Amino acid sequence: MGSFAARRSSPARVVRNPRLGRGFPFVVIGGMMQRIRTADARNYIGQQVTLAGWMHSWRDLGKFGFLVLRDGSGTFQVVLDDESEMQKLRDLQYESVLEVNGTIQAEPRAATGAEMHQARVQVLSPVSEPLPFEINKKALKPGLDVFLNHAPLGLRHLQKRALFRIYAQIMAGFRQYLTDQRFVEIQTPKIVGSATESGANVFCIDYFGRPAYLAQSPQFYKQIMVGVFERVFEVGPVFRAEKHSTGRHTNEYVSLDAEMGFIQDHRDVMAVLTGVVRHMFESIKTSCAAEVEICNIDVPSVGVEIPALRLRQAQDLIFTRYGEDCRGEPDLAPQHEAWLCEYAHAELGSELLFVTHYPTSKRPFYTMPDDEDPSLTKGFDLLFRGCEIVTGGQRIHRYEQLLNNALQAGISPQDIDGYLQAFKYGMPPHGGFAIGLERLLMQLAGLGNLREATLFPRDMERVIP
RNA sequence: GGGGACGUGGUGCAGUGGCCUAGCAUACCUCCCUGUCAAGGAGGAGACCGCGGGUUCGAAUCCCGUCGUCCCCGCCA
Repeated sequence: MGSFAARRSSPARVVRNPRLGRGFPFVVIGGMMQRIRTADARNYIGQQVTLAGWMHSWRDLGKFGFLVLRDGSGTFQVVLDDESEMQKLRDLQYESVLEVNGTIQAEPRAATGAEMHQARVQVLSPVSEPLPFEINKKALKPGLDVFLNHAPLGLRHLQKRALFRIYAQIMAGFRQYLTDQRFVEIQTPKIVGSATESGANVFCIDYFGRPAYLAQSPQFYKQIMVGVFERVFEVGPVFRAEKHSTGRHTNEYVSLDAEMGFIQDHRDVMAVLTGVVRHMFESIKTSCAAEVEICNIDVPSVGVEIPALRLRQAQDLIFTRYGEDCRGEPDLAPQHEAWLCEYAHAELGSELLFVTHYPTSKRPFYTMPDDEDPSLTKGFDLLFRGCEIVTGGQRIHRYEQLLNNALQAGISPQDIDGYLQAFKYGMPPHGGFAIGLERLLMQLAGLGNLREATLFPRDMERVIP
């Protein structure tokens, strides 16, 4: 520990490059120049610098060759014309980790307008095994199963990497917008003591000899925290033990949750959600323009209002427009959601569509019933390009009503004592929503399977890697 | 859990009773190439066609079983 501290405190000197100004410091540590990132390399023309990264590609043209080095920021071309330097690469497979030191030169023939010359190569981590599939080609070839079995490698593909950078930006945009709207970020437990809420199956774990469960939603906790902060949000995993096997379900996913107090009704929640989605999309356009291009994604613009239909209206519309009679059914089938979105896109100019007023029977016990028709709820779903990506609504805030609903749903008050406590001691009218992060990304990127929008998906058959 | 399809060199595909001594692309190995960037050219190695059984003179190909994967539905984010 002492030696580590000593190493950390060894003298470091920050040297500014006079030609580049304040934005591009060289950090010189112990006499060695720290590497620069490939994305910045073109700003160092005429300078001798060090780059480090993975051997993305290597074209050996005999007397000279082109090395494309990939690091976390991008790729950059290095020209090698020294026989002994080239020899260092000839025994290596792609993805070997290299450090190269050389001079950056302007070069119109290079993709970035610059490349490195007079490079000296140091092999940091050689790869001797040929790759199971190509990851330096424009498109990724393997099927989903093969890809997922090799996710640690496959995720390095530029398209995959771009996709998951957008995934990160969705989370960042969510946090940014809600923080600006005076929401407070919280983290609630994922190990919980009672299996609760809706019919969703929960994973049971052995908690020091007692049963405990993996949280299927932060719902109760975020509502409780409305009693503390009024407005809260959480980004975290949720677990569903359902034995579903479809392209739009996994057993662990990330939920973007928000909950807010002192609302008039569910429409206030929908308005905040609209703002969240609009901001997330705009922030992707501005912060991930290159990634959007690489993934060939069409990011929609969100208008002032997202159109909304009541479930009954939606079902009438399906009947008249598409001829299928699902009127009276308590929920929408996937095909119905696809039709509704097709309609909204064609007739309302929106790729997003709210569906509201689902029947009480299909919603959790804490959902606020509609004033005019108590068999319906002030709950909503948000559909995006044919798939449900958000569920939300107004919640019941009065203790007696909530208690009665719980009892009617067959839930023992003792099991949700902590939750009920918040209501016993006063909760404001409130509501919230939960966005399925991977669902959102899947629909945004036009992917055919939720697993493609998940870094390391967990489903019935897969818990590794 | 129900329905449908598919399993062929590392990867992605073609071949649906004998012309298959299993083909193509790419990756891999050897060589050529001073501008590659999905590089190009020449050559080479690599698969008993998921596994087990059956039908047949003959099976990658047909049948049964089994395992695996993908798609649709139920359910949901």
